[in-house]
Amino acid sequence: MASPRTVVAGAAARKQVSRPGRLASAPRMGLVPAVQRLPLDEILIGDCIAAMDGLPAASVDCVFADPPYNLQLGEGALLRPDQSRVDAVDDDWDKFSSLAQYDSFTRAWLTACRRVMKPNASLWVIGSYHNIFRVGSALQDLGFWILNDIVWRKANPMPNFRGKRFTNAHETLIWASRDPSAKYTFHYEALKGGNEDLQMRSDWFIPLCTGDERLKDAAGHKVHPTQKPEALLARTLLSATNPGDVVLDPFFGTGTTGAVAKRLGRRFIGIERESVYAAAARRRIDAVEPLSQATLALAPAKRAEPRVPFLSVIEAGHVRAGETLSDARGRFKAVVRPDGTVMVGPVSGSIHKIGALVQGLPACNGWDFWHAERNGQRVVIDTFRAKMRTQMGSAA
Amino acid sequence: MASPRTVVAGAAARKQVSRPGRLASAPRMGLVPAVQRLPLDEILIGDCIAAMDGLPAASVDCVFADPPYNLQLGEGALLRPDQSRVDAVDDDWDKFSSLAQYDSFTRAWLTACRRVMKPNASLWVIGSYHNIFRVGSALQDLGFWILNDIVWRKANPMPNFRGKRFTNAHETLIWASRDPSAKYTFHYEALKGGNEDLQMRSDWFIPLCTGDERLKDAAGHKVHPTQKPEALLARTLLSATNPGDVVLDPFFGTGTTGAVAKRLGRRFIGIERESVYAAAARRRIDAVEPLSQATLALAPAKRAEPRVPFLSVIEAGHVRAGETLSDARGRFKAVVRPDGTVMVGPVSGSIHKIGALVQGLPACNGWDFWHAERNGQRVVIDTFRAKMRTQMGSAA
DNA sequence: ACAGATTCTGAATCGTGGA
DNA sequence: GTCCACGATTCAGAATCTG
Repeated sequence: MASPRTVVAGAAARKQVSRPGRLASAPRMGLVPAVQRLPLDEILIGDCIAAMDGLPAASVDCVFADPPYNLQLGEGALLRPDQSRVDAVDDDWDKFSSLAQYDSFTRAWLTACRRVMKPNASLWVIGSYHNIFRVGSALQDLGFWILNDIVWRKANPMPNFRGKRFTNAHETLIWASRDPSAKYTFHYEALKGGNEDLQMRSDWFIPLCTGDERLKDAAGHKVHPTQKPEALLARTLLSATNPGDVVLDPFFGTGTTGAVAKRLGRRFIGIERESVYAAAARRRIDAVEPLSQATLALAPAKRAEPRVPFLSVIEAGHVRAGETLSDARGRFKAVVRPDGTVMVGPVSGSIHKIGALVQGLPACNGWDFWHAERNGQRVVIDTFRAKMRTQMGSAA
Repeated sequence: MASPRTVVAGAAARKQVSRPGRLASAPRMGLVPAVQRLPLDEILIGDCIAAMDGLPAASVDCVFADPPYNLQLGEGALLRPDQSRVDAVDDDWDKFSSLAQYDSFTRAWLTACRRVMKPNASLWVIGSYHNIFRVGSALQDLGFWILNDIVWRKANPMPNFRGKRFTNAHETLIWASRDPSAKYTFHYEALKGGNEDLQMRSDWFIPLCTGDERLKDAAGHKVHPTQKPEALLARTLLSATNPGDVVLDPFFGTGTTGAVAKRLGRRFIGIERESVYAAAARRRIDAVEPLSQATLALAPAKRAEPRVPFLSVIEAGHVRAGETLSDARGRFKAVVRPDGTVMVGPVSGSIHKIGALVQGLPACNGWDFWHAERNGQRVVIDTFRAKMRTQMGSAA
């Protein structure tokens, strides 16, 4: 439950912003005590540290945080070459009296995040050079384990009007697990497939949030000064969460995390101090149409494929006991034994171990190394495993 | 003068490595007392903190530092999929017992740098996510003023062999002035001219240091595990120093900073703990031919066409997740998934892989094969990629 | 000599599950 | 907790080898 200083969006206005049929009213586990029930797909209004302290420990799968950047802008307004005024971030929530105060704030919210994270959860934080070094250091000090730093390269950054520095054309995200030993979620195969079969790199090229996506008020002014593009959130959530996972955003703002989570079939918990932002977020999220389950299902990771013992390949008759296997060029030979091991001279062992042995290597994937002769052609034995998996597929 | 624990490269071997006609014997200011004379274009061998403490205060115009990254690699060797062994950085100079020890080392050398920097000097530090947050925080704590963080995007990074993270495809440089009020050097116009009249951005695309540029010993092994590309140093020195300026590099290694400084008509002071590296640096720098004053201009960088992942096309909204693609004649259909893969029946994969699959071909260019319907017309998806490339402009 | 094929390598915090 | 078997995993560019 939320702490006394925290209310669910939007308190008095709850009837408008929190629909009766929302998912939060259907907790996934009926046995969870009421006091521990997660406010799923809800927006808590209040201080994020107090709100997180009111959540049960080890309850969320992922955190996405876009904290204040502590920009420390000068007093005077920045003018463009045409003398128009740059609409800078000068809100009170970005005012800190010192680096020490910012550090202490950073440690406090990161500590609160760490408590509510499941052991295998991971956390994303976005920032610029003003604050990201403080955040990264705090993360490491608190025991988080950095997995990557990711560079969001902006397609259309604001130019440096004074010509005094390089165009600040990127922001940095840190992706970290709760502990060095955590078994975090990472959809390697899916990301690779979406990148034309190349590994996804640590530098992402994504446009700013503009146009229809940018929330505007009645007067046409942007509702929030630092609204992030949905594409950025989509890539983070697709890579590091599963459908149904709970994503916590302690600096919810206008709810990009919630909108993307809903669209991608994830659950969210948002925390936001300003009720104006929370109300805008609620309206925005309510209008989001989730993608169908079928569209959403991620490409199965290779390692999730059913394990086929080499013995089963023999039992199925694809390879015969007593048959001789060789490598691709026919330099090495091994005899298949009925128990699923192979034999070279007096030595026998698994297809992997013997493959490594004959090559003098520390390790070897025997499935890709050994070949059988079929119709005068050498056929890699992984072919037989693939055949068996196809047959198993319909059952699984 | 250098401290007692510091010797000029290479001490006994000075006759070979330090030529009589070297620039160091002609200080620019005759009034500087002998004891305060700068060891210009020399390499000091020894601990960098002691060596810097032996230099006069406020005497250098720029610092470039490539400190140990504190990688904290695990015990076991990392093997590639082909079982070859990755030649990791496991040198003693990158071993620190704790984060606290690394922090104290970082503060010490940064403090020493700050003392020898002229009031308007600026400093560059390069690092990876392992150390850059410690460095950035220390910089801010010591009173430096961060001007930019720069991302060095590697053209040819090492892949992530285990498929457990994003390919670590960049390193970060921090550019900072000694004080918030410093009037630092920045050659805005020159950089813009070399960038087709667009402001130089904070993300730089530069290949690794390989080939003839990479120093090798007699056995053909790399002399230094982390030699930086000269292109990287050239861009930093061209942007933030003037000809004749003094550049200090406290972690000189094999002297990339010195080689580039000499070529670009800057003076250097190198400090290096390992005499083997220092000797290699001396030989390398002696072979460098300086450019004529007239030639000192920024060469426009060549750029390949930027690669656009299909996922980015979806993120940009040109194609919608859940939408159906077809081939030119409408014989085959595939559904777009939010992660950038496409799906035919139960099978999913990249646009290329699935294009090949449905046609029964070994390969297929998905960009030319798949079409989306727009206004009753089939539009090949390469159209959307071309659109995005126009927007990306010089961003490759 | 030259084109094409093959090999090599780069700052790396790089596994999982059962006994 | 530890130990061990199993087995999954790479991209671009340059260097080197082959025909």
